Amino acid sequence: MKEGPDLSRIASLVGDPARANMLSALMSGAALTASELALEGGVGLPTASSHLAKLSEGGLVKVASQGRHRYYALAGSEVAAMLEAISGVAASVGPKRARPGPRDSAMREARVCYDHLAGDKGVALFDHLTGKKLLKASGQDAVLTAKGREWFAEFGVDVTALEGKRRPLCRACLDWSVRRSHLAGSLGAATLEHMFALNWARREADSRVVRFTPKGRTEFERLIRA
Amino acid sequence: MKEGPDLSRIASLVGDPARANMLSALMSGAALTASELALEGGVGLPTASSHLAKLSEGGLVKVASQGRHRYYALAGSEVAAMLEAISGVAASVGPKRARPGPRDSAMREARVCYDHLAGDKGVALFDHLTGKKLLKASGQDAVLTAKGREWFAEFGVDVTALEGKRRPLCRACLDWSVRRSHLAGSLGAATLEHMFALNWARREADSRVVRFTPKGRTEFERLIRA
DNA sequence: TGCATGCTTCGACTACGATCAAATAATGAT
DNA sequence: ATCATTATTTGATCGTAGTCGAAGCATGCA
Repeated sequence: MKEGPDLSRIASLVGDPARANMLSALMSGAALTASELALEGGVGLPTASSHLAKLSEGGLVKVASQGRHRYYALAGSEVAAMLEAISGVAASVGPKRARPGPRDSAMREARVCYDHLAGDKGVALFDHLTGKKLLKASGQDAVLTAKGREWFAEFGVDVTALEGKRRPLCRACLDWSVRRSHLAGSLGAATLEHMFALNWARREADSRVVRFTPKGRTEFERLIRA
Repeated sequence: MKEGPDLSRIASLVGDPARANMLSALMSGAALTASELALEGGVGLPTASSHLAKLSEGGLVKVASQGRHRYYALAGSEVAAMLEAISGVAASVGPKRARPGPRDSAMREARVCYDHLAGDKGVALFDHLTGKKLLKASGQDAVLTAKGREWFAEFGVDVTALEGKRRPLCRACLDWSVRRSHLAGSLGAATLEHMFALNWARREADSRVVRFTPKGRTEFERLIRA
């Protein structure tokens, strides 16, 4: 006993409903204020503040003070990946959470995971990339092939610009709804951003749901069929 | 709020130190009795029993009654993967858990993860497989190439026999110490088993540590250099 | 049948953590 | 300056979950 890292310390942080809801909200990638998170968590401001202090102390979120606001965000994509992993188990062994509402099916189709695209659409893109040998994935790591660079250039994402950053270009992130991988990392983020810019899709207010426009839907299909 | 599966339900199960220790112990892949787990958890028998009931209720472990013993085991490799993911975060943001003892470095080199090989050695094997195009991995999924089948046949693992089972042949499992993937699934299990049979390594008592023999070490090196 | 072993259930105790109201601090707007 | 907004701190309350001793069930063995 007492081998390896301390699981319970981290898990118990996620184990409180209020904190779990806050973290879920932060999975959208956005940085939220303490009062917004209080709302998400369904608790009062003092309580939320106390929770956020714990999450921060525990290293799951990071905070940035801006004026009289304090913006909280997930500490990193690792934390996001862990939350997705837990979601996966929760979804598979869970008590079949009521009936899957329309919100739920929209979430399954396309949603934001931290800052990149998840859900069916995210997985479909990832599959296309690996299938066409544009991306070579091994576990959580992934590297872009020469053909892949061209593909993204044509799509309109400047890969070279992304490589300068500290953040890894490509990562594979496990999807809780589909149980397969989708593209994460700075490239994943840039791709989603570009889709927004192209007006292929937009974020639904106060939700992780990504709603595709009719045009976006056809264009996306073409993109991953080609 | 209240989108997606119920994170906190699962996380709070892992969030108790006694339960976390039990689950850690079960990461060795072995099925343990309630009394053994009570020991691992550092609690009395009644307490352990109550914890195990919760874990079972929550779907994280499964139980098999055999005579007057009740054997508990992880419910599946998904649960194991989740635990590794949490371990990863705990290790990276954790309070730098004292000094890494000798036990710890042995764990990092080679250990059992559920029923397959993890640690440096596990990752090295996985890297070799993907590098030589013996295995094509995309996220958590992985498929063996034709060349890969030959490779395993030569090594001494009967791949076709494994394919009959319900369990997926190849999976990629994220390693908490190295933060990269290693080979899971029935093939991963069979591979580790065969290494034990070849006397390349043996399990350390009451631990997840896998101790390589001198012969095993050289043979393993040759295997992944070739 | 009787006894030992392995585990679970019951009951009672305890402690920790979640919660909020009220007070305090920090910043922005007027 | 003064007030409004946003957030943290303090202090007190309350529930719940973890804990174990003792009793209750099973199963296996003699």
